[in-house]
Amino acid sequence: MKKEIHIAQVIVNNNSLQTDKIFDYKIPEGLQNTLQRGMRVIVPFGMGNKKLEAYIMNIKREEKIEYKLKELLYPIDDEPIINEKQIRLIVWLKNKYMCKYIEAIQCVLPTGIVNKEKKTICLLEEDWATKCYKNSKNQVELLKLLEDLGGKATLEKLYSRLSTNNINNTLKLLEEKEFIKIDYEISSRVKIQTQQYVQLTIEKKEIETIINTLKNAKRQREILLFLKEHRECPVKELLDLLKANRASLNALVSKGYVTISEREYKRDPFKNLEFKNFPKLNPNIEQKEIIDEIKPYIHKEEPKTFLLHGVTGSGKTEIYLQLIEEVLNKGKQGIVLVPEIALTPQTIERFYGRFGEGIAVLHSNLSEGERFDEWRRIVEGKVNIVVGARSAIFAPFNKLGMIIIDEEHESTYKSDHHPKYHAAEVAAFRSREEGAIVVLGSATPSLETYYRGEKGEVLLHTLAKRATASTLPEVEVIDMRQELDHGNTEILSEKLFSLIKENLDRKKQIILFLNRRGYATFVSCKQCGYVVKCTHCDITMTYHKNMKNLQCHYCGEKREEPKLCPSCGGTHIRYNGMGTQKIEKIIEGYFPNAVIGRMDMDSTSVKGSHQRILESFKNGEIDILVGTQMISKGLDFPNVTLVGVISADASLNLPDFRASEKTFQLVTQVAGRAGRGSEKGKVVIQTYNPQHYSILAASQHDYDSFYKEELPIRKEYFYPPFVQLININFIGKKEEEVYTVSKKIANNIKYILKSKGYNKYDEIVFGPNPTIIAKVNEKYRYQLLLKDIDVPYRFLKSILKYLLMENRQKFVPASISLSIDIDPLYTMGI
DNA sequence: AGCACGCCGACT
DNA sequence: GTCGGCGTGCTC
Repeated sequence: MKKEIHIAQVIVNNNSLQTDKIFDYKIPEGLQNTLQRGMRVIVPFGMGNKKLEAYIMNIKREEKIEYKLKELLYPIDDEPIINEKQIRLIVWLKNKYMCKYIEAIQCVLPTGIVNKEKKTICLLEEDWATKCYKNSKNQVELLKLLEDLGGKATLEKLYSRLSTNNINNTLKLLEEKEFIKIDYEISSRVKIQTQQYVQLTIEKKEIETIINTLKNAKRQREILLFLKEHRECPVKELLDLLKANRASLNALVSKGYVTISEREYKRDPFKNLEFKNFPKLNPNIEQKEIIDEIKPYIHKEEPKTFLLHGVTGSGKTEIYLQLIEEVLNKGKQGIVLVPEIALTPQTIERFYGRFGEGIAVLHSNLSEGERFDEWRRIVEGKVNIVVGARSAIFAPFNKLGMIIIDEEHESTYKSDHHPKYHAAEVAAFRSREEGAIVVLGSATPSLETYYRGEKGEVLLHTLAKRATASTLPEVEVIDMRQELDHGNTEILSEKLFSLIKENLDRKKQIILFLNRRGYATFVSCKQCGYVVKCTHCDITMTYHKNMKNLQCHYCGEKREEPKLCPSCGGTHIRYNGMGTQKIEKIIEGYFPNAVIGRMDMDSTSVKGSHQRILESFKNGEIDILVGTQMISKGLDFPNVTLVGVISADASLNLPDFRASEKTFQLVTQVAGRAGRGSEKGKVVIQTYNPQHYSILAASQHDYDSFYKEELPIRKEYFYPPFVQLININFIGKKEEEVYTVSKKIANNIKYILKSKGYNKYDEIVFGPNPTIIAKVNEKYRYQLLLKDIDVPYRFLKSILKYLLMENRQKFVPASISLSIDIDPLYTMGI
């Protein structure tokens, strides 16, 4: 038998497009029997033979090789950390989302497992001072520094102590003279997270007297008072919460009233949960029918997707639980995805309450160590159910039987960094590969999913009744145009104002909702409600204040700022741009005695502040809660009897094809927050578009009629589910360059399409246009939007692969970075 | 991404 | 001979 050469085909852990390919390494004789696919090894890479971590994707044997091959060095793992299914998943992710191998690998592995190399420099020549040229200033400086650092230092360390940013030449010269030696070391990135805590060192009784001594130190008094209540608190949270300065705290430390200690920071995901037993319920007829219909598919082990379409409270969770039970009985495993772990402790509580042990939780709030621990438990087979957010879809189960995606329509299931995967897409892939079923649940399914349901690709089940007795709230749509006619130019309609007053008087709680995120402003007429739209795109035009014009961000059409309403000739042109902060101020003015809380991205940036606001709302400390879409999800407060949607138009008029769908979902979800207790709730929706189908349908809790209105529009204007979209962002510091490069790419794509006989290239390629926030962090962004109109989707993608992946250096300068979004949820960043 | 290599201009 | 800057091209 001929002697064969064993070759490992690896992906190196180097986050660069140019190294994003398979590299072949010879396997040393001693390792030929131990190395397997999915193991990590250290390879010598590049001219300097820098040691890099690499992942074995494949092992092959060849009799001879006609190209140069290096030998890999040594393995990191003694068994594969990536299994065969995951390798297939990695390849699929790369092809589907056009990402790098390493990015796909990072999806499948918990963060922190990936090691990083370090370059260390050792001093060899102790007598360097006499042997060195007098005038080589840099060399002397470096050697001196190295000596000061004990003759050994990492490259990072050297740079941190030097002012220059390039010592490579100097190092090279010194290495040639054998004054120094350069080593590469791999260091594992295991770090214990610590957090600073403040603690009181004095008795509570003493506080009052001490406070009197702090006459001029308002913040210090506040801190002490806060600590009197809470005893201890993480430093960062305390300062953020009280808007206090570190100096105030330091003053207290130096006076000896408080101490600060460093503690290992490990968040216990179950800290605040009560694990009451959650007994199995008898399903009602509706639930039973659905369970009985899905169960056989669990046993058939064939890929199948189901959609449970039912309002909140219609008993979806019980169906999930009973299906999971069936999966467990069969010896299989299940993944349960929820849109945001922070908002859905109930879900976890229920799964724990029903199944007890054998549950893991995966989400981004876990510390690296914790995440790693949970991941290990799954790999070791100690866990049968994983509950988690988006990334939990990659749970390394071996006997996957079912994937549940609750609130399927939520945009949190779409990843916002590369690869920009959608959890439901990954679920579908795993379902096909591993013979698992997928169960999607939503009261307001995404249009795409419902469409697939109609076509039979997804098995659709509707839960019409509410499982509990509470009834859906009464919804009233207020026409803000009429308010104007009556002379009310305020932000609140008379109706909503009087209802707030009445509910406050009755000591009931109120939620006011305004979805204002992003910077999109639109232009409308106060008298007739007309909104300026692009003639080609059915998309609202965006007001650019600096240029004083209107632009369509889809096709780039520009228009003069209108002086008069193009529809009715009125003079009350409105530049819309109301946000939650402004609302808060206004409401404060109206109701000075009410306690108002605000919940949006700004007020919840601190960890835990989310819960804190909700907690005080729950305890009745807040009368009116003002918030963005954050308050639309899953909150259950029985004392809330009034929900006001300040302006349903904010999301309706966003320049995005999904604006109507988003509005429908939001209004429906928000409306569901009212009347969850014994008293029937009331919902008021303020709008300038009272006749708009998404608002009408939402006010009647009527998904079907929304769907029937929206679908033809998607068809007519070529949007999903009728076409597939690809969104490419070009990002760079010089606007001119970003534009010309993206323009060049657009022309290249069109040229290739044209040459292959696809003549709708002008409809396939949109742009380049500036993105809705055209400048972020001093960088300009332009986007290209592609639609697969009369062209095979695969071909369109192969063009992009050619231009932007395989030959990117030729077409895109290094100064411009790219972001490719396959099947973007939003094209305009809602 | 690193890193080397080549080329240039400047300073000593 | 030394030093720093910058563009280009390669990594099995």
